[in-house]
Amino acid sequence: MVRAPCCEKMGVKKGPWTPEEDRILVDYIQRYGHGNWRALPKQAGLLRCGKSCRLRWANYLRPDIKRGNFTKEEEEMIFKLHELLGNRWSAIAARLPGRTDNEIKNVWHTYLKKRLMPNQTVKESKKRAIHTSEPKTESKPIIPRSDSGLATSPEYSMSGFSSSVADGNSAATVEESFSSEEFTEIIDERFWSETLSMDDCFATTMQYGASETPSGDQINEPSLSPLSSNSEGMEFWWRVFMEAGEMKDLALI
DNA sequence: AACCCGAGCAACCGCTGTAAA
DNA sequence: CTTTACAGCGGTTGCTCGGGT
Repeated sequence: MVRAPCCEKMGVKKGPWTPEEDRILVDYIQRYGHGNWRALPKQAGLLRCGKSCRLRWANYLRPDIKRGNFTKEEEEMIFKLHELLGNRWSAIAARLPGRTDNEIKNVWHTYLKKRLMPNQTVKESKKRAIHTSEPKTESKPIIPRSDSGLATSPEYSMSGFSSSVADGNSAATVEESFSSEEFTEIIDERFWSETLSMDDCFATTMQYGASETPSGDQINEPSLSPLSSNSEGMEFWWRVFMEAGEMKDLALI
């Protein structure tokens, strides 16, 4: 009707990419860009579907991709971000320059996740000899996703959030300051918005000093409300995150 | 040397939100 | 407003390779 039929399965190659295919794809994108993924393989002379081309480019061929092992700092960053964001790999990847969501997802499932398991094997520990904190059980994301229906799910209610910040002494006061519905709305508007980038958080931290926290008193300041203006709201969340996951470590990286 | 098993990772699948006609 | 394709995301699969027996 409106557009041409979706990518025909007939005659489309699948499986691992050959160096020649990689070269063709890179050459084409460098020359013409990738405005239309669906049309790209045909125009470039590749027997692949556009989706496959996009994935190959995004996960492997992009020039800004950082290859090689993850550094300890990157791994700690993933731990912190996963604690905050859950399995939102693209959001996590956005905070790790040069790393793809697929790569982070793979690393998480094959290795990092196991570090959270208390009964990890000696073999695994030896294989990846990276000093880390105490093993802890896998936690649910602090931030519920509004677009997946989880926001209204009981397991992603405020109880999950408050338990995550229970390490600090401000958990009770934070929980009392707004309802779960408000929390969901606030998170949607303030956190998931593009304005709440890690850079913003870093900037706020630099402004107030990362060494100030943890301090529950400051979260209770009237001016530091999740409902306040954008920058103040971000500051609020930043402080909550600091309490929840010692995010100040991230600011120092 | 041969086999087995598990880790690592590239790639695919299916779903969802959005844009276009 | 409806229909359909596109783009992106997260989950999963399956192949490869290295270490252990």
